[in-house]
Amino acid sequence: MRPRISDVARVAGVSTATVSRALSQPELVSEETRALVLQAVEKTGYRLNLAARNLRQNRTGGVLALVPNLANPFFAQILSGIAEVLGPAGYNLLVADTRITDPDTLLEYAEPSRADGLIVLDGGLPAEALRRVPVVMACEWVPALQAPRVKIDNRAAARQAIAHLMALGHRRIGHVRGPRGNVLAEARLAGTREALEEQGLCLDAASLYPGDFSLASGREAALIWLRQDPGLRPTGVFLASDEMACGFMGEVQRQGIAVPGDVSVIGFDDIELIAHISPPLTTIRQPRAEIGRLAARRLLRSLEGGEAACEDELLPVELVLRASTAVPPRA
Amino acid sequence: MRPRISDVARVAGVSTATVSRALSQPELVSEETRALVLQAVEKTGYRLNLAARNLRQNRTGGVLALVPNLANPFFAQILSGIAEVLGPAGYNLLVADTRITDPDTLLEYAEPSRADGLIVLDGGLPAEALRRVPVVMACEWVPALQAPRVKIDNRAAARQAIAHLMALGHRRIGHVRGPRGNVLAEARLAGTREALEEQGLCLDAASLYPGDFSLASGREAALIWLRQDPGLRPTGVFLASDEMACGFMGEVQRQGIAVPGDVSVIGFDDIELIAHISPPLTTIRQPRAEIGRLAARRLLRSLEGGEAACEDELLPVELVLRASTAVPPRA
DNA sequence: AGGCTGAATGAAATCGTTTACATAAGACGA
DNA sequence: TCGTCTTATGTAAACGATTTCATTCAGCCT
Repeated sequence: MRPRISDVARVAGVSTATVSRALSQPELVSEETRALVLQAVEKTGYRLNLAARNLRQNRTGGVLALVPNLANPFFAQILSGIAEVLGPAGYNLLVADTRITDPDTLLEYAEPSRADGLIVLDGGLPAEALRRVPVVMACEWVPALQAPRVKIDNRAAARQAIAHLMALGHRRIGHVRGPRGNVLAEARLAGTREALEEQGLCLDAASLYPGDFSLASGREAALIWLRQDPGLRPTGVFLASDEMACGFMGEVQRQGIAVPGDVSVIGFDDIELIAHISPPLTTIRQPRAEIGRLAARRLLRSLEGGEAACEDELLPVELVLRASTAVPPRA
Repeated sequence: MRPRISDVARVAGVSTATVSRALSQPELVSEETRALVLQAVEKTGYRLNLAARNLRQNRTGGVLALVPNLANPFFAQILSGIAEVLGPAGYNLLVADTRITDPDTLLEYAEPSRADGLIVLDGGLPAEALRRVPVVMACEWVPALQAPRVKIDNRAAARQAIAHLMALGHRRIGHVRGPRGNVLAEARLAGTREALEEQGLCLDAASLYPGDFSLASGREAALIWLRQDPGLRPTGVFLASDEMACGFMGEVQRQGIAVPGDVSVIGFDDIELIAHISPPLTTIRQPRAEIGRLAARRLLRSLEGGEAACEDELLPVELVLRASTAVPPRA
C-alpha cells in the first residue's frame, strides 16, 4: 500500500498537520521538525496524493489548451511555449483537439473541476462554453468572449506583405485567403484589401482565391492561377499561411513556372520548413513559441492574482525576406 | 456556491448514494428515481466534482504522453491519434515535453496520482522513472523497459528504401543517419547496412553522414555531399527523416544540382508537406495517427483489463514513390 | 508576578464523491 | 405461510490531504 501522510506523521512522531506544513509551508515549522519530517518521508517513500490535495484546495493543478488541430505543427510550437511556462509553475498541461472532441465533451472539459484555466487557440468555439473558468485566448480568438488575447496584428502584417510586393513593383497582386469565418483569415484579407486600396488598386474577385490554410488548398489555388490568362493574372501572390504557400509554389513549379521569376510568392507564419525548400519562402514571421509563453504567463496571473486587466497583448511580426519574391516579370 | 451531490439529493428527495448511482450506474436505480434525479440535476445545475471522484476511486482519469519535442509535427500527429481514442474513453490527455521538463519534475509526472497511465514517445528516458504506472511505448522505446511497444519495423523499412534505390540502378548509396543512441536511428542505419551488404556493397564512412533528424542537419549533410568528388559521391541518398531530406534537397538544388537528375533522394516518415514541394519526395510512410491510436488502445486495455500481454505491435510501412528518385546519372 | 505576544504544534473538521453494508419490500417456490 | 432471493434504497465510512481553531510554551514588558 502507498504510504499516506499519517504514516509519515507516525514515523516522524508528529501530527499530520505538521507533516503537511513541513512539506508545503516549510517556514511554519521549526528546523528540527522539518528535518525529522523529511527523513520520515524518505524512509517511508511517501508521495503526495494530488487528488486529495486538489479536492481540499478546490483546484486541479491543470491548464487545458483547446487546439483546433493537434496534428498541425503550427499549434505544436505554441503548445511548446505554453508547456515551457506551465511546468515550472506547477501546472499540468492538458490538451484537447476541438475538432476531434465532440461538443458535449468539450463543455465538460471547460470546467473548474477539470482544469483551473483555459488557453483557447480556436476562434470557432461557442463563447458560452468558456465562461466557467479563467480563459486566455492565443492567436485566434472568440469574438464574443471577453478575455485577454495574445496575438499579432494580423491586419497590419498583411499590409506589410502587400507593401513588400508593391515595393518590388508588382501591380497585379493576388491573395489566397484562409477559411471563411476564421478571425485570422478575415483580418489578413482585410489588411490585404486596405493596403491595395491605399495605392489605388483593388482586390478583384479573380485575384482572390479560396483556401483553408492547408497545403491542398494552396495547390488548388495554384491550379486556378495556372488556368488564368498569363497577361492578366497576378504576378505576386500573398497566401494567408505558409502551408498554402508551399502547396502553391510546389504546384506551379511542377508546371514549369519559375518562382520568383514568373511569380512572386509570400506566405504567413514562418514555419521552419519553408526556409529549407527551393527557393526559400519569403514570409511574415509570427513568434509562435513566444505567443504560447505569453498566453501561459497571462493565464497564470489570472489564476494567482485574481482578476487581471483584460487588455490584448499584441506581439510584433517580422517580414522575413527570402528568395521567393522578386521584381515582376516584364510583360 | 457550486451545488453538490447532496443538494441534488435534497431536491430529488433521495439519498446521495442514489444520486451517485443514478448518474454513474443508471441500471441500479428504478426508472422513476432516475428521472427524478436527472430533473434535480437539471434544476440545480449540478456538475460532478472530478477531484472528489478521483480521490475516492483512486484514479486520475488522465493519461500522460511524454514527447521528446512538442514542437515537432511528427509527434503532433501521433498525439492527435492518441487524443482521438482517449477522449471517447473518458480519459484526459496530458502532455509533457521531455526536453523542456526537468528530470525531477518528470519523475513526479510519471506517478499514479498524476496519471493513470503513460504513453512514452521518447526512447531516451530512464527506465526506472517509468515503472510506477502502466506504460505503452510508441515509435521510440526505452530498451531497458519491459512494456508493450507500438512501432514499425524500422530495419525492414530502411532495407526497403535501399532496395528501391538499388532497383533503380544506384550503386553508390549514401545514408544520413539520425542522432547517435536513438533507437530509431540505429535501427534504420542497421537496415541500410544490411541491405547494402546483401548485394555485396558496403556503407563506407564517406557515404554515412551525421544527422539528428532536423532540417538543419539535412542541410549540413548536403554541404558535405556537395564538397565530395562528383565521380565518387553517392548518386542516391537515403535520409532517416523527411525533415532532413527536405533540408538536403533544398540545399543541393540551390547549388544547381538537379533532383532526381543528379542525385536521388529518399526520406522517411511521409510528413504531409513533402508531397507538395518540388519535386515531391519519395519516402517511407509511417502511419503516425494509427500508431497513436493503437498505443492509446493498448494502454486502455492495460488500464481496464489489468495486465495485458507485453507483445510488440508492428505496423506496416509503405514505400511512397514520388519524383525525387530516378535512375542514376550516366558517369 | 501577571499578562501579553508570537511561534510551534496538535485535534478534528472539511473538501465532494463512491461504495460496503444494512434495510425494506415484493416476488417466488416449496 | 414461511423462508429466500432480488431489487431499490439509505446510512455512514471511507478516500488523503489541508486548514481552522485551540493549546502549549517560552520570552518579554510593565
